[in-house]
Amino acid sequence: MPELPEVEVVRRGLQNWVVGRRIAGVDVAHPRAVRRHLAGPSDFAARLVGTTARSAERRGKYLWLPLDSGAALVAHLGMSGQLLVQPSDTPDEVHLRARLTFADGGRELRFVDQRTFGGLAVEETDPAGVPLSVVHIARDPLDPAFDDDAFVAALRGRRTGVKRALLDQALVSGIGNIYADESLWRAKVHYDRAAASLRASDVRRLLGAARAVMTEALAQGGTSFDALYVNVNGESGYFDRSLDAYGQAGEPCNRCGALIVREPFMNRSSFRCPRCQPPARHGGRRA
DNA sequence: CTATGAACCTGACAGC
DNA sequence: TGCTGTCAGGTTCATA
Repeated sequence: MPELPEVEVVRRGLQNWVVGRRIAGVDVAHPRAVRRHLAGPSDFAARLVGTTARSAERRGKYLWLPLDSGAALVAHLGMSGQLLVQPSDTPDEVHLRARLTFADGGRELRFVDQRTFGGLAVEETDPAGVPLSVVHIARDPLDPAFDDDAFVAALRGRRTGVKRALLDQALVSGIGNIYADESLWRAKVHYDRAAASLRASDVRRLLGAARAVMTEALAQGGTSFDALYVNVNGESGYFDRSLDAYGQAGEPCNRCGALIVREPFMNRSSFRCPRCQPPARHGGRRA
């Protein structure tokens, strides 16, 4: 779920509430939450106790806290993960999977995850400080070091549909089903248009649209349809009110008035305006 | 390399 | 009330 804006909201919360505090205790309530930590829950806990996070980092949808031990606590929220900063007397959440307590006795950090697609792990980092499980993830469009020219060339070199390419976290990270559809709507591109058929100017327009929509969503605290996507204090963002395509099937297009349609795509859904984003006549995937 | 589909989970909702 | 089927913001692996 959470895509770049929602994960960035969480990162800022961690920066604010967790960085600089020494970890005193770790409780893993559900071993699946640390399945990526191959040495197991007790090793996971042992590598955290006594350490302090130096900062809160993010690349795409991955979060990590560089620790003063040299390792990093990596978190991925999957489809339903939350990181909550809670007073210790707050009753346990139904889907509480792990809890970190701190030496200062203040609020604890809880990993709550209904569907358990997310998880935590303590990992080594590469010389640049990037955790090993994140090294294969491309930079995201809001990263100052994102290389626009390289992205334009790489996307146009893909022999696949443009939305597939946008969702490939090894090509560009942070974009999921919501922001892919919103970016394509803004750029007036059909999701199945062959990536290789796009002009460089089309790709730049698409990239600009992705940046704009994610920046606007971030300013509104992210997109949240229910209580599943919240910041570390449990508050929802409200960008869902600003969506032009995603989830808008049957609603009039905010640009031309045609009714937005939903179509099956990659075992999920794509939303588009049939008039602004028509199927390409000869620019389709098979062209 | 690309393309599907399935798997991993729980819960909400629609329809009968 | 309860059953069945469908759907959900993601990632990864197996099979063509």
